[in-house]
Amino acid sequence: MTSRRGDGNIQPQVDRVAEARRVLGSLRIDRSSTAERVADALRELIMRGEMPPGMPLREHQLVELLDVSRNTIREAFRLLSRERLVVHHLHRGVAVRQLDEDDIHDIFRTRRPIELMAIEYSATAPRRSLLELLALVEQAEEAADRDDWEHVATMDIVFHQRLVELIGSERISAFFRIVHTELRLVFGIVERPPDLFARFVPRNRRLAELLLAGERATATSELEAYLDEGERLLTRGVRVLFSGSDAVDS
Amino acid sequence: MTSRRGDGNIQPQVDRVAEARRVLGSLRIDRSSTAERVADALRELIMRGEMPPGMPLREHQLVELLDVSRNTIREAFRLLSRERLVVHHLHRGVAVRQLDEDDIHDIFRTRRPIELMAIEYSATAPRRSLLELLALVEQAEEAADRDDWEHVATMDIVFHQRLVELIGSERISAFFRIVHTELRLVFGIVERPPDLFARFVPRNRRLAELLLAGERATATSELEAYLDEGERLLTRGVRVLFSGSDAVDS
DNA sequence: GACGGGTAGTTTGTTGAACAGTATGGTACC
DNA sequence: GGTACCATACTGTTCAACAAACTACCCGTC
Repeated sequence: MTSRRGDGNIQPQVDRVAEARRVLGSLRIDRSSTAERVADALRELIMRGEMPPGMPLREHQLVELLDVSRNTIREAFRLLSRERLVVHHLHRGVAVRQLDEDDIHDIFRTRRPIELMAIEYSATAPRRSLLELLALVEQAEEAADRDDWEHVATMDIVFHQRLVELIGSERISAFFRIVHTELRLVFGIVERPPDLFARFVPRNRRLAELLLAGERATATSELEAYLDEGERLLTRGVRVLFSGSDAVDS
Repeated sequence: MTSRRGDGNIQPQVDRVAEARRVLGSLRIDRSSTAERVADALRELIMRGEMPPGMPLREHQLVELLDVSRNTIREAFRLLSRERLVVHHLHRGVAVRQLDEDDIHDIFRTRRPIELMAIEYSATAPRRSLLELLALVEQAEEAADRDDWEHVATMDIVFHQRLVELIGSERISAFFRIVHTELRLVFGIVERPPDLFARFVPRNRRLAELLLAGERATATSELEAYLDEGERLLTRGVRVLFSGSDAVDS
């Protein structure tokens, strides 16, 4: 790390590396397999709600549609089922994941203990992380002002993802990314009033402020209220939806 | 659900169903794909430590060894990578997962908040579940008496799995099964004195007894001591191991 | 001797075709 | 109404082939 040349030429090696990093940093080469890109495309469709839950994904159909081989499609299916976006039944193929009331209950039963514990961990988190939470809330508020509920929903999820990341466990964070993806699936399905997510924004603001103030006991009850309300609203949302459709699971 | 025949022939339908269930209940038909069975076989080998961490799994080699097609092997690889037993690198294939010191640290950073929260949830858990924890400890003690350290390790993991299941979240339970599998991977690698797991047994006993007594504050500190000791011992175990080998990740 | 370049061999990624086995829906029959 | 049979659609699995990427090795150059 020390310069081995004359004074007129300080750290040429490091300079060149830094230069290269600066120039090449922007360009990003696609290093993904076809199966991954197929999975990306399908993920996009599923998350946007273009493919209704329960809809079977036929291999042959996708082969013609995407112009890739059957094996590649099947590999993409495996990737998606790892994220629980589709379910796989032997000899019956895969279908878009369909969450029922029990799933929502379990999702919140998952969020509750972990997010509550994240509040405890906020005690030792760097102040910068807590300020970032507040910044996310402000982004959500701006989005709400211009009626961009899609973005409000995204910010809500990112907020709680960041909250969980305060724990500092890479595994828990990755696990929560999947749980939050499932939650997004529900968002896409649910019959929702446009202000569904608007109700969460002020709660998140209060939560962020309480964490910054170090008032974790109050933050805990605020979070519990948030989760209770969220579960209630979403459960009601899917309940009006499940009138004549059947569930697919595993 | 009601009998539609005469009185001499009460609920013949139900009787026949019950009879059939009794007779057929014992026999279990193999409803798994070839890929799953291949994955099972490989999982067994990996968990038993037969395949050292970092060892590359060549498709062609396994095709000849197991007499299945390459595609099926690849499908099995996907299943295993979902459980994080192998890692997959594009164009480089898969290799047996190799955990380093950071992984162990992260595993315990994962266990700590969730298991601590499980203690809180033990307050509302049925007494039967807590008694089952105690029964598991007794099994471990018996195994320790006959120097069956393999089984002691298993019982330790099952104990903590059951503890986490007190939370009642199917997703958290499934997540922890994977984390515990990773932990087993470490067990298989680590240079361990035979009494490594023996030290955990009395701790687990105390833990179970404290939970039954409802003394959760004390149980919390007991669990923290257990986790601190576990992390310390395992970290030391892998540290003596990593002298000249290289890590594979992602 | 370190470095870069070419080259051959190995391994993976992907395709396409084929066949067997399983689910599904319908129709005829009792 | 229930059962058996049949045709169809789709999945699970195998096999052969080729392109692309990685690895290792040799070789000449500085």
